[in-house]
Amino acid sequence: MCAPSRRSALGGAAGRQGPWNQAALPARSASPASGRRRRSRSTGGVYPAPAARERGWGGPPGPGYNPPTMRAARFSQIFVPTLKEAPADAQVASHRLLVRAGFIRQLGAGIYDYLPLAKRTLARVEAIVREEMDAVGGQEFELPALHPAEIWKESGRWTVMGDNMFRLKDRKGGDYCLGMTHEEIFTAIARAELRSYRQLPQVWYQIQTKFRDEPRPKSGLLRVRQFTMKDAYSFDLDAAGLDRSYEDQRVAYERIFTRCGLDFVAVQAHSGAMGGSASQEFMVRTDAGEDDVAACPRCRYAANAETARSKGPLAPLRPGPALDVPRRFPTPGVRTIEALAKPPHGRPAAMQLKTLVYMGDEKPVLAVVRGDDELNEAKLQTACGAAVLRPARPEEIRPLLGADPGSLGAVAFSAAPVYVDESLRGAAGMVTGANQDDVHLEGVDVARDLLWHAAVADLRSVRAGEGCPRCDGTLDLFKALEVGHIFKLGTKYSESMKASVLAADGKEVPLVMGSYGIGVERIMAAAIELHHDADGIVWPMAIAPYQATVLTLGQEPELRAAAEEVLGQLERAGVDTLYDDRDERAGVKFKDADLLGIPIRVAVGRKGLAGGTVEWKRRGTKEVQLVPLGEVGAKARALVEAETRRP
RNA sequence: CGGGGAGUGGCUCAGCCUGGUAGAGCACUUGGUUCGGGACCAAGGGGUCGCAGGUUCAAAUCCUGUCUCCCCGACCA
Repeated sequence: MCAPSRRSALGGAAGRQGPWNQAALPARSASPASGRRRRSRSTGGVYPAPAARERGWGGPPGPGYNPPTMRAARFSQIFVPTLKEAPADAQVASHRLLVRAGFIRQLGAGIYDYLPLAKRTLARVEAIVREEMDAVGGQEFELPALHPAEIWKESGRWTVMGDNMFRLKDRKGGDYCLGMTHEEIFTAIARAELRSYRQLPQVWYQIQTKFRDEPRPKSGLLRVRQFTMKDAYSFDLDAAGLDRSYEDQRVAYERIFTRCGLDFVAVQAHSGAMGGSASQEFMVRTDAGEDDVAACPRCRYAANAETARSKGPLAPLRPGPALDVPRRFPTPGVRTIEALAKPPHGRPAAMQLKTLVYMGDEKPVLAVVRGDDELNEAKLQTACGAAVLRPARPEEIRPLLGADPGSLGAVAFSAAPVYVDESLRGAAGMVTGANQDDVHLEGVDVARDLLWHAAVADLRSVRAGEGCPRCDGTLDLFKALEVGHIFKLGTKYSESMKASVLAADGKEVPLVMGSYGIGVERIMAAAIELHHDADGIVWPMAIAPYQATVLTLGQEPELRAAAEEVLGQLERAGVDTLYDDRDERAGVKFKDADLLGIPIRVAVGRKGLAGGTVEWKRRGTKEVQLVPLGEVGAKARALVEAETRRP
């Protein structure tokens, strides 16, 4: 931040004595002809700058970088490779615009170069994250990305992570991996160093590069194989402590996303490979996202579709006649629910039981849902407790059940665990496969024929329009992008890795842990998905690479001089500024300014200058205001302060 | 992994079917005219046509293999 003494230099007086003053011109400018293609030099005098800064480099942001930097960057000198056309393979807005505006370039599938503009925005996001982590007592670490296999084997995740983990060998043949997340590593530190309940709680975090061998990288920065994550871990003595740490993080997350200009919802989530009892995801509503969220507009209920519940299917069950015992009937050639619903069979989907076979940790499990419902794999995974779940292959199904998919059923089948959706609890008169090709059963009574060996669980996917499980509202379903995820891990890792402390009563107890992640690049990309228009990005002030941009509309010396005056004011006001000093036509500068999305645009042109004004425009609005030259600094300062203030 | 598509100057693409001189627009360089919403004229520079084999007198083009990237389905910040 700028020094208080310099801030106080702000004010009306400064504006009237700048180098835009006519008398100063001849001495301060090169002749138009020779100055045309020359790098603009600082006019010196009023605001001398170190030589390095004069070349226009704002200075590299990095660890400890604390924007805003002083001294405007010069567009003619900095590396901002903008493009008129987007690469053909960019599908989503954030990807297109990040490439076009010169923020990123692709190195490989799901691997991106972050160019200087991106680095500036990412540094701002990180600064906000850091501030909010520190505010809840977080302590920053930086741990290795390269991990020996042993530590992942201890927790069991060397296997669980499967192909998602990048693995490599060292020269001696030892197994290593690139870190996907750091529960194991932080837990190892806690295990080695934490001895007493008196040292708790601890909240540790880092902002660090993660590697995940995503099966399908896509959508620019939304789904990549190398990315920056803020990951935090809390260590408490007991569940109550974890509740407090978790709540601290939840509040910090809300502040972080709000400050970064994101509209988001916190939703109930599926814990997946992370394990643990409870978790919430922070979701940004956008069609570029890959998650489905069910939310009730009436109450605050919101959940990832993987866990969302509802009052149940909208269409009522349509039972057929009840029978004392299921009866076989021939269904030649019938392989699908639809085929069985049509003549000559005419068993509507809502009368059928759909039976699916999965492999949970390579052991078969059966799931039964209503014919017109969809199985939610995440729910099945929760129900059966498997670490890895996949659909069974036909060649695995036939030996087990004696039929191919299309005629499968769970009646009297107990060779593998069977889970039945709870909506079917009282269903009778149902139709299902007979585990013999071309034969089905009718008159199936779920309670009588299935539940003696099967378990009831929530398995079906909710649909838009179904009743909210908490109130009388109806559920909305929309696409969303996950930008953060917080987990109550409990003792999963501390037990497997034996990380414990002595409690007040002298007993050894495992640490109770939480883990909390934020995708830094995803925040940047999500902000663009939310804030852009046909012309380019519309950055929220708090994470814009520059807060203001100054354009000269022409090469006249008086325009340059006036621009220098404005830049001086902005510098003294602590506003991070990009000066478009290029010898380009006005249209080019306007287009680039719109594309880059810098919040404040100050255009210095002949027209305005004749009246002692410059043109002030907020990116994302239409209105252009004429502002007296001397007031730009104060006006920008006020806006920047208002829009970057901590809530 | 399954299915679909694409690799030709920095970017967007044509040429391939029907083998014979590698093209356009944008970008870049030089000169000139322009100059308030991606200017115009002229002259230039820049491409092992992803890679490797094969067929042929001759391959960007046909054949085989391979690599890479993108999109659609199963995972996650």
